[in-house]
Amino acid sequence: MVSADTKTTILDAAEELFAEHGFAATSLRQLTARAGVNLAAVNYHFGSKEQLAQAVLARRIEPIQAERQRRLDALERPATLEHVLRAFVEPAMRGPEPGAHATGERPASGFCRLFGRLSVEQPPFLRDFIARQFRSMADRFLAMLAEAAPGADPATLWWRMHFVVGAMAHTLQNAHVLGSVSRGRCDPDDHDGIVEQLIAFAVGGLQSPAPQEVPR
Amino acid sequence: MVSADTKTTILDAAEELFAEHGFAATSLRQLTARAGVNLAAVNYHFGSKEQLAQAVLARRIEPIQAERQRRLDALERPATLEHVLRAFVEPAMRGPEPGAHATGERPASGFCRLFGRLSVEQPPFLRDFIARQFRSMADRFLAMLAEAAPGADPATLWWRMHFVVGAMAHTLQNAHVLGSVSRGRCDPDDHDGIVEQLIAFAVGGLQSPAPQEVPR
DNA sequence: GTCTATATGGGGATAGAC
DNA sequence: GTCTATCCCCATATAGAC
Repeated sequence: MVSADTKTTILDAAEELFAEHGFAATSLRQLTARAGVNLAAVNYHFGSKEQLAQAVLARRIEPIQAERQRRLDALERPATLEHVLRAFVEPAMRGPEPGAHATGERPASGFCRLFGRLSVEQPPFLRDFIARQFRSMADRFLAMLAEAAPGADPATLWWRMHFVVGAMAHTLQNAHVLGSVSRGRCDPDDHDGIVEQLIAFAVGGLQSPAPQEVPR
Repeated sequence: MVSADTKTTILDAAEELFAEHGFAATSLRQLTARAGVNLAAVNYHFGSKEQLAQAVLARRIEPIQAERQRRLDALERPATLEHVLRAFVEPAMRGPEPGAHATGERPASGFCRLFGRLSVEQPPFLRDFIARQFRSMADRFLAMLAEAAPGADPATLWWRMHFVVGAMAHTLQNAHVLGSVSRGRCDPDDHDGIVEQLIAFAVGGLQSPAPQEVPR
């Protein structure tokens, strides 16, 4: 395929722009100009700007969730914390493994930022969509974490999983900032290295003793 | 004071709405309607919507940064990881300690979400402002972390501090979501408990062995 | 300082020719 | 499927009376 079809071209441009500027701050005029397609094409192909946003997300999230399911299915039991965390983090940060999926593409770099942004921005019309995607997965991960950390308090596990999501989302969106803030000591383009950093951090965080009750 | 002045009223409303919907998605009409002030008042008092956003941020961030400085100054040496992390996290999540600051107010609950959102949304015109605020503090924290974790690789410390920021920001903005996703096992309103959860997690993450080099 | 009224521009969406 | 032209609304910002 030398040139992608209009629909894909729009999705690619939307992914980049939503990631860069957010949903509300991106206009369809900008978007279609960058994509090199006509303004009316968005409404023709997707119906509305909101539906476009859902399509942008769905295209990337569905393979990630499928990959997570696959990885959980393949875990040796009892699961270890590190393996459970890898099953959660790697599909989002590296995209689905080559050869194991339908779309045939690894996520564009723009998608990393998009995913990070939408994890936190959560525009109202996407709340349900996101909640549905996440909820279907969260219980399963929680159960695996509980297996890997027997005796742990469920509330603590939920919080820690939440923290991992936050660390991951922030990294997906802002890794490049750390490159300059750290004066080059961190390389925002070393994706594999970043995954390893996050996994090591998350394993340590999950193994940490639970906070003690604070006496008053 | 029975009724706040217009400027403060606007700042309060802006804080809530920017936190809830983001900067781009909040209109001055909404904002002034909620504040019960005239539409033109924003431009009269702040000059523009962008300058209003800066004022909203500055009002909260400056006391937080001042409190962080104060806490770092007061640390016993050599510093422990937990104390350094508390000096970083608590001012942002609980506001400045009562009695130690000028504004006299603890952050409104809306501000927590705002702070979380802006940590990740980073509208272009706020980038510099945010970078300046953060950079002035980052080096000092890094040095204290290095003292508390002697021998640690600086890049690893930078990444881990970055992860803590992400976990904190995500929590400030989305703690309420976890309440429902966890089916009530996590209480998003127990602010002190959340801080303890985050500190315990962060200490564990920072103590974790650094990721090994991956042979190819 | 606060209001009304308005200037000016851009937004999403669509009708209808091709 | 793709285009042009346009509808209609809402945005920010300001002018000028009070």
